[in-house]
Amino acid sequence: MAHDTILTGSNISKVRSHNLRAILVGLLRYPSLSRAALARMTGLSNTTITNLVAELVHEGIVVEQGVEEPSPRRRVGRPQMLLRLVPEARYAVGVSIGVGRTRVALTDLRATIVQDEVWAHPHDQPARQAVDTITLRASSMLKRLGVTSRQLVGLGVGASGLVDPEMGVNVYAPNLGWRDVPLAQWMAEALGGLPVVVDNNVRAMALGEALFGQERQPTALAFVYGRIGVGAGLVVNGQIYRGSAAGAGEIGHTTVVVQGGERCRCGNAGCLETLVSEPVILRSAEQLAQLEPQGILATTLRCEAGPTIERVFAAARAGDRSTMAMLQERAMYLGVALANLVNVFNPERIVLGGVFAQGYDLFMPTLVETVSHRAFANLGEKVQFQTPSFGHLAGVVGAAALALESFFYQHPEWALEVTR
Amino acid sequence: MAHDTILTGSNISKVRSHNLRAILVGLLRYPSLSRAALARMTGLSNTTITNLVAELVHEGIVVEQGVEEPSPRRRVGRPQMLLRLVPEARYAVGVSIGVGRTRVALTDLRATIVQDEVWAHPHDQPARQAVDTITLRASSMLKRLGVTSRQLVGLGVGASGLVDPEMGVNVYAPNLGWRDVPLAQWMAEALGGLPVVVDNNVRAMALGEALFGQERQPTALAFVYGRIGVGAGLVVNGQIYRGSAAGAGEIGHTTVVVQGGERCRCGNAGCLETLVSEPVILRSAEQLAQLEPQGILATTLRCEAGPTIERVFAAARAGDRSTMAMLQERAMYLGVALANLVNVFNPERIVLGGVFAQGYDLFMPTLVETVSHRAFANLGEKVQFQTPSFGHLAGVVGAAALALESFFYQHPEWALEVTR
DNA sequence: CTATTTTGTTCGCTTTCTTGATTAATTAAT
DNA sequence: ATTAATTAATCAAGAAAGCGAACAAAATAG
Repeated sequence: MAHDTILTGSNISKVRSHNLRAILVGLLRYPSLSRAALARMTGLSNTTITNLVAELVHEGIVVEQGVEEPSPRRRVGRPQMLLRLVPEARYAVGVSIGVGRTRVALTDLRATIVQDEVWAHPHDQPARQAVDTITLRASSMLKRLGVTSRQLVGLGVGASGLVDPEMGVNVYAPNLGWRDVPLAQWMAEALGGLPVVVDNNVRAMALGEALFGQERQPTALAFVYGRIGVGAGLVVNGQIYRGSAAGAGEIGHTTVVVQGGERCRCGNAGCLETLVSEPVILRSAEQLAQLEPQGILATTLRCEAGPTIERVFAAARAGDRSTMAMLQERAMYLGVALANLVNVFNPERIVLGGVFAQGYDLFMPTLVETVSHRAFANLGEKVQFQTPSFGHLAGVVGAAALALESFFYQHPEWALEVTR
Repeated sequence: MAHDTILTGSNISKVRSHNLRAILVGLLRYPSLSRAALARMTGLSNTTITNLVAELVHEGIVVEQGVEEPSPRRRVGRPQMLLRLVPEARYAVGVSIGVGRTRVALTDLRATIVQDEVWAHPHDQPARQAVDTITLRASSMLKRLGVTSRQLVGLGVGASGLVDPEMGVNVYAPNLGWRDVPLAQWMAEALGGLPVVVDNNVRAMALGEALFGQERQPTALAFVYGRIGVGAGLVVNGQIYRGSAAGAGEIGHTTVVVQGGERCRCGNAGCLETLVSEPVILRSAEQLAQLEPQGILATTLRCEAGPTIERVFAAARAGDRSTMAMLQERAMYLGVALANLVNVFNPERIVLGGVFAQGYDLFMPTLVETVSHRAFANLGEKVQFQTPSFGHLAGVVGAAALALESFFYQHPEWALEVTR
């Protein structure tokens, strides 16, 4: 039965919270709206909108912005009093736990980062210690900024590996060396019972992009992230789609080469991960550099600074033919996998993060061509590609989005209700 | 904006319909429930349940079945009065428009078929004529059975090809030779304004299986249908998932052979359809039969009666090695595609319909092995395979399910409201 | 300066669910 | 056999929410 929304009864107070959320989401999507516009949008009466808005204004979440500018469109009648969401009325904390890095950020209601900090952590740091560092840094950041628990909607955690969001447990994270870490419980305890939402980091990124990205909200979005492995977070109608066993979006193990592919760490052969992840690209690049010790690639790898992967991309951009060809081949394989993703999931947009964002310009031509060619009919041409709206902050913003999502969309009893 | 459920305001009367639906869905899923059990399940008060049930009883949709049997579990207290859905209180019409066949059926509220009829239609029959035949036959069936429009919840149509459910239009059906046929409008006009829901036939089958199949309701289900082409219908939480451009589940065009595959009618090469559809299997079988004119396959094809594809399967069952090997190879390719489906969509169950159901026993061993081997981690082992609960009636039952779904789950103003 | 239009508010009404008391029907214990 | 305990279902009173109608506010059009 799980928590079947259809079997759960409704009542008047739920109607009220739903309507409050409708108003808030409307004000989240549009920069400003009048009460009349809200009434038209929601189908509620003017009376109801007046009453609910009064409460939101009282809470400081909404503010009257002043009267509408006179415009040629509006002809007669009393001008609208425009309402605006006050982003800094509440805050969310986002925590992104990556492979060697942890990042914590405070964001406002629009998921705009107020402050953030990053630090490296040792590769085999015990989970408990990592969590203690996080909670310590988070609470000192909150104290420093003078954010009280009353102003916080919650804390979201995006962690790599297999995560159980119901339990708030990081079930298995090989890259971190963790197993069954009760992240939500530990963090909530350390932070005085703050609501904590935990999910996989790529899924969090996908949610952040879908809800708070620059483009309009998509009906279906895939956030494809490549680094050590390759995975996708899927969002449908503003909600994370996890599949029946939290396995949705595991495209890193799409079989791209049916016969005689390279062995993958998952046990199979010919997986996408064996063809396009960061380590694999680096390995190929090294081989190419050895073949041409005086080539652009080899010299760039020797002389330039910065992350190795960036140097490989730089060499391709500088005109190294063999590197370019190697990357185009990778892009073709990624394209085959994404065409399959398109045929199954049919997203409106695909966001490419991680290495794919770093080498976006290099991958795109071949990728777009492969996808529009291999996907069914014109599905491949309809899908839009983009880089993450929040760049390398996609992780924390996504994590914060987990908390913001339950504030705006899910949670029936939120901060507002407490005060009444 | 489309029809964003979050932006739509709610009110008390919607609460009431929601609660009525919660009760109905509960009674749909369990053979019988007491008022007290319904109260616990929905979280509503006993009083509310009493009132709402009274209405449903008054409408004849629910009936008191008698007092609970004394059991060791129940110890003290007044025994529960068990309530039961009356399936024959309302009916739905399902229309399945296949390649050379149309089937119409009347079902009750549990999607059990009361009566059905099939007929063949000429391959290039004009759409208008086909629709006229359908509505004529449907209304004469209704008249014959004495079903009034008051007792009907609606009519569902499952049609092959690309369908726009919002508009009720069959946009493009190459197998039928149709383009932009306004099925919903034509049928509603001919049937006195009966609510008509139109969708793709495989999606309808998936819905029928998910809502009314023998197994418990899955969180995510894929119905894979193979005949001329191969496609999948996806259902998530009891709702059809269509993707952003109605392209979700087009697995027939999964690229299985990356380099040098056979050309597909979609323009690409190496698509799943070029490897496992009915025509392709028949073609391979003919080639095998020519190689061994005295083999089991060749003689079976010559002598036996029935559809050719069945004779191919019969030959394999009778021990024809080369046919068996050929089918196993097909199963392997299907397995690769389904493993990718599992990695992206992660369904709880995969239902195999069409040719895959006919040759289920022959495909399964290789298929299961390939999927559990190639899908990520243990995702492939977790997924359950099955044949359609409604066999060759999956099409009509699914079509009826389209109408029943809007009765049970969607439609805010349903037959009930009219009488109050 | 008046009519018109659109926005926003106040008041009384209707609808629905809930709480708490009450009745009903059974088992367990004295 | 009688009483207490327990669970199921109903009744009566009350609370909460949204709605429609009337009204006030603030602009334009003529």
